[in-house]
Amino acid sequence: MKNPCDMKIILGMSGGVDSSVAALLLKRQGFDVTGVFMDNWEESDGEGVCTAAEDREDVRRVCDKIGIPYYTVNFAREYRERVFSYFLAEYAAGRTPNPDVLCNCEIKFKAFLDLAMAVGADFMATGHYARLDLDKSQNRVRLLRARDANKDQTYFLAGLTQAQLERAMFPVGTLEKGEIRKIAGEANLSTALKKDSTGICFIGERNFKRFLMQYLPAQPGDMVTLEGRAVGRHDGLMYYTIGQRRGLKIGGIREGSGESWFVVGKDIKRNLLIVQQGEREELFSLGLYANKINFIAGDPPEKSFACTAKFRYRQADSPVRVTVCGGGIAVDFDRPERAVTPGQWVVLYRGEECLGGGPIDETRPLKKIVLTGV
RNA sequence: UGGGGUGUCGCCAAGCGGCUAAGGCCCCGGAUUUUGAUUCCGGUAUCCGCAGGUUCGAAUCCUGCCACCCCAG
Repeated sequence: MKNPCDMKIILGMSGGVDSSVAALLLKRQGFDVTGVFMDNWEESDGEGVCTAAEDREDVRRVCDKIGIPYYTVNFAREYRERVFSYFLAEYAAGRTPNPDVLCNCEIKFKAFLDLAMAVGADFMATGHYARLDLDKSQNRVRLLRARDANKDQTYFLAGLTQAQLERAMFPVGTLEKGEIRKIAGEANLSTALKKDSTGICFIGERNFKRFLMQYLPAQPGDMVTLEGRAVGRHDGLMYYTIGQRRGLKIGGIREGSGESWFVVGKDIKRNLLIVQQGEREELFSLGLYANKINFIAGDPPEKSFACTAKFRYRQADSPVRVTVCGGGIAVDFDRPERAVTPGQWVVLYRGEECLGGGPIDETRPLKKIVLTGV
């Protein structure tokens, strides 16, 4: 084992508190830390608030304060080619992709990791809320949930492999968000009180629909009920996701129940958005199929096993049974699940350990959607 | 231009002579959130198709007009 001061660590810094504190912690532990800001999106319109420049400035301030070198790298081309193109293709196919999972697989833990290794780093680090555990008996790394269950980000890391995790460090994974802010405050880091960022990583917080419209032209059509009654118009199927309520602009209708309307399906062929008043059986499913699954350990624990799963980020875990078939899995839910959506990831957990996951391809509905009268 | 019915917030919809005109949906604002989804808070008609009248007092009663719907022609 090398001395910490001989261990070179390249830390991905976003300009937020978490990676700022990660830098501070690594520095205090004596590592040879370098902060790197990733500039992965190039504004094509002047519309979105360009927070990237501010974020980079925050990285600079924090690194100066801590006394570590910092650099900026640009992976815009890689992001566009490996993440954004997939993102658009998925939307065009009527699915709801999760670009941030892919961003971790392709950019932060591939392009960035490769760069770190190329400059002679021993490890790369990020400000993700997650923990790693070396299982010596099996000689493998386990990905564990963050100590702060509320901020856990293992969902976004479920696509990573042993080769990637072996070289990763998550310095803030053992801390609570409150502690992070406290540490940042005590160290006088400029990001101590900075609001947590939301939105798609790199693309940031902006009018999502308008953003998508720049790349996928609107194709308006009808919103219909299961009985084929037209109750509104949609701007294009790609702007909606299963289970969505807001933005449908459907008020009360005669003989209606007075409940809210939800998206329950899409008829791509006829360009129809299928909606339903209230949350009924059609919104729930009993299972799903994911054709491409990544098991962090390299292999599934068994051919068939019980565990828990999330179908969207920040959902509570649901008990499920998994059956491996080929490179994919069939998942059976113990209880019907609401709005399980193709394109989103199913991520499996066993206790604290994240086993892996993959994009959802198909669901097994509680009640099949049959359009009549159209 | 015979008969009947209806007109209350963007949409449904309570109210049928007396507190500052329910409620739901949509919408807007905020909280939560590295997927603008979900969820959670908060906000939104001084005014009831229009104009008169009756009354201490009307969205609620009366008269006229206008609009829409249905039946009959």
